[in-house]
Amino acid sequence: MSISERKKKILAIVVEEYIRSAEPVGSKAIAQSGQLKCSSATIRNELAELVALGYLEQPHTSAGRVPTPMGYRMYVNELMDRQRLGIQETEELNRRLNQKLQELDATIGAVSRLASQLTNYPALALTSSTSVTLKRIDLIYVDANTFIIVLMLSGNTVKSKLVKLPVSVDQEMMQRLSTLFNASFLGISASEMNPVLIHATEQAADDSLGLTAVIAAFAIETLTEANAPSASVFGENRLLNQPEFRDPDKAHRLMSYLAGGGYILPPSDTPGQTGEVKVFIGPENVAEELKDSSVIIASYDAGDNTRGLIGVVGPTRMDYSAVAAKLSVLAAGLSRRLGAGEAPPEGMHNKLIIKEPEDKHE
Amino acid sequence: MSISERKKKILAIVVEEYIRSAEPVGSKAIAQSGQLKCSSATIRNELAELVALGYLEQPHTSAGRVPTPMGYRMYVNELMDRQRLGIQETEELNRRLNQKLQELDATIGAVSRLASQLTNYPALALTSSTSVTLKRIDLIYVDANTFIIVLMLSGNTVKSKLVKLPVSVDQEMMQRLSTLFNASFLGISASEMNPVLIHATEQAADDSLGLTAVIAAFAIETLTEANAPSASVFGENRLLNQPEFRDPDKAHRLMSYLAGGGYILPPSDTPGQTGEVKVFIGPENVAEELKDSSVIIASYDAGDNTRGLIGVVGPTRMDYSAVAAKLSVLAAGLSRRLGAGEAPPEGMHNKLIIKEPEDKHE
DNA sequence: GTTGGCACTCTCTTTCTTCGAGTGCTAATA
DNA sequence: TATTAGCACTCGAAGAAAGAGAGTGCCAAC
Repeated sequence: MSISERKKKILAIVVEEYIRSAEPVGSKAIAQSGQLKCSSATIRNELAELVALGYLEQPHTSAGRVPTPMGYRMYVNELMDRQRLGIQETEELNRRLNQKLQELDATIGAVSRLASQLTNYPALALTSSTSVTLKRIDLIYVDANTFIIVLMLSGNTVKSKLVKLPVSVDQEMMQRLSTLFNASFLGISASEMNPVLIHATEQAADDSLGLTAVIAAFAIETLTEANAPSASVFGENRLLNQPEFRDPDKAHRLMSYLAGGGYILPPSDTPGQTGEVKVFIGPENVAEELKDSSVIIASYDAGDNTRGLIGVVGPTRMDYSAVAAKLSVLAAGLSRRLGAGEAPPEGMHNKLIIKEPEDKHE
Repeated sequence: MSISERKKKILAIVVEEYIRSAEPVGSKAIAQSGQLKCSSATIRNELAELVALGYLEQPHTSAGRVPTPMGYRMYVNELMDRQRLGIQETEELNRRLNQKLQELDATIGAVSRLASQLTNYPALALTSSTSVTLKRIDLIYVDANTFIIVLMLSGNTVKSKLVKLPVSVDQEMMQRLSTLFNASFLGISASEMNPVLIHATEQAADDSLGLTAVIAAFAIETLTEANAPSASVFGENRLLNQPEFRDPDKAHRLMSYLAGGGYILPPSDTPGQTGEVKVFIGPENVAEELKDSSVIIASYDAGDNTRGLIGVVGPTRMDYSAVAAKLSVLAAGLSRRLGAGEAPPEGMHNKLIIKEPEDKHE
């Protein structure tokens, strides 16, 4: 069922005005906005119909109108003009991105912090569960009681750890272990590094000191950690800027939910390609705590077939357009730097595809 | 100037009752608490004097009394019974600590998170500015375009990074560089790794590819980062539990201050020995944003002459006794695991020394 | 020095009133 | 038929007034 152009126009004005002011929008204000050439009375009629259709609602009888989640959805899908950042802004953003990029872990933290700063909403960084494996193991002999384990993972990240032992080892033993590990432990998952394999390696290395176990434990732990979906959140406090979170209890609920880190995407909503931005409005979110908030998520290529997500949480009255644009650029920038190889074509970083979640019942 | 025992007793009751209830404490309530055998009228007289002395104040004429910062200070210094955690509780805490300990960086994050959980206040982890130097540099050759830099720092932490080059290098060159770096770059500070030294090394290594610069840059960056005092905060949202932060603006102010990460200790307040807990009450804090909050900080030995701090922030109406006890145990546990060597004597972990900040004017 | 008694003060809560924005409806108009 | 002007009505927000209650300070008695 489609609605008239004028209704769409009015809906867009209501949404934008409400996003700006956080106050219910009245017919008069719409008429005065000068974007329509009809009187407030006409607009009142239209508004009444938009309410009947479910796009708007009234907090109470004699208040202005406020968009419903369905209204926002319509706005996001069809009405809003996809903002593109100006060249200047894009460059500024990329510049800030450049400063931050060192190592994957630190990066995603830094980027979500950046996202939060830019949008003035709490931001979350998610890495979806992946299958990182070992690419290489090195053991560096420091002294008789000390060595360093260096693991290179398939994501091209490197993890290292210093190990101090109560017993002494010699370099030759380390050499042997290193060779064995590189032979047996590469390319397999953490769960495949089972006691049997470890024991076999131990035997083969003639290791009576338990080094094998130490190294394997570190490998398993590192892989498990790298594979686990992780979430980090920054800028929770920015929620308190929003009038809808002036109630400390409400704010607290959402903030602890976010701090808990268990953000779940609506089912079957695997993130799409880089630059694509998904918007989850209010009840579209699965988590109870998010039912009256919105989440905007962009996906980026973290290299090695891994995708990362970076998102922003806010009230349903969010500046979807601006946030989506910013996230899109951030994600593109991240992809370009972390991604597998093929640099996206120039200009791509500013493209913006907005998808709605798959299951949009409700 | 000393005050009578009874006044002290009353002050203690007021503080504790206020900590518990967050409401001004009246004379009647004190009398009824049964800890004193005199009437409310007598207590009223005493209260009036305590107000005159500056230990208590009245929000308004006909309200109960509330401790002033000076009152809290007196309480912390002399009145409160130093809580000791029960054996059971201590063990529980240590158990949780055990799970968390992997690597220094991750650890302090995890521990401050733990501190926040245990105390239900926001927690901060600080590493004071130290002078970490390089202890060792290794270069691992991966393939012609790729190598790994492994730095071992004086704190016995290890940092590594994968470097991809647009040009190819050979193993022999890496060997040469590695030797040179280990000869010239160990034990010096980041600022001493100046262009002159780098250039000299570059020359000596006959490096026309700029590898030297890359490695040096990573070394400098790593050291700078390791040396910089860093702060991380967890559980900001717990502030919203506290009635004194029901005002979202107030909460927001403090939370953004904390998120900013620039927590500064009162001047000359270098943290003391492990197990020692310092309490900064309201205006004793230097930061404007903390003038009506309290900070409790424990210091731990992070190994290699480095001290770390772990602290908790809350309203002045804080459960000093309980928080101090918990932090003390946490700090002791951390020291035991990270610290240089000499394990603290058994039982030490439960000892609690509370120091006031040096400059206590105001 | 301690106690009971009592008038007083001040905030918090509740209730009531007022104000105004915005609506829905009707009748007139293009 | 769509639009517009006009107007009575509704409902929340904000302010004022009144009442309740907790706690005090002080006085006189013990």
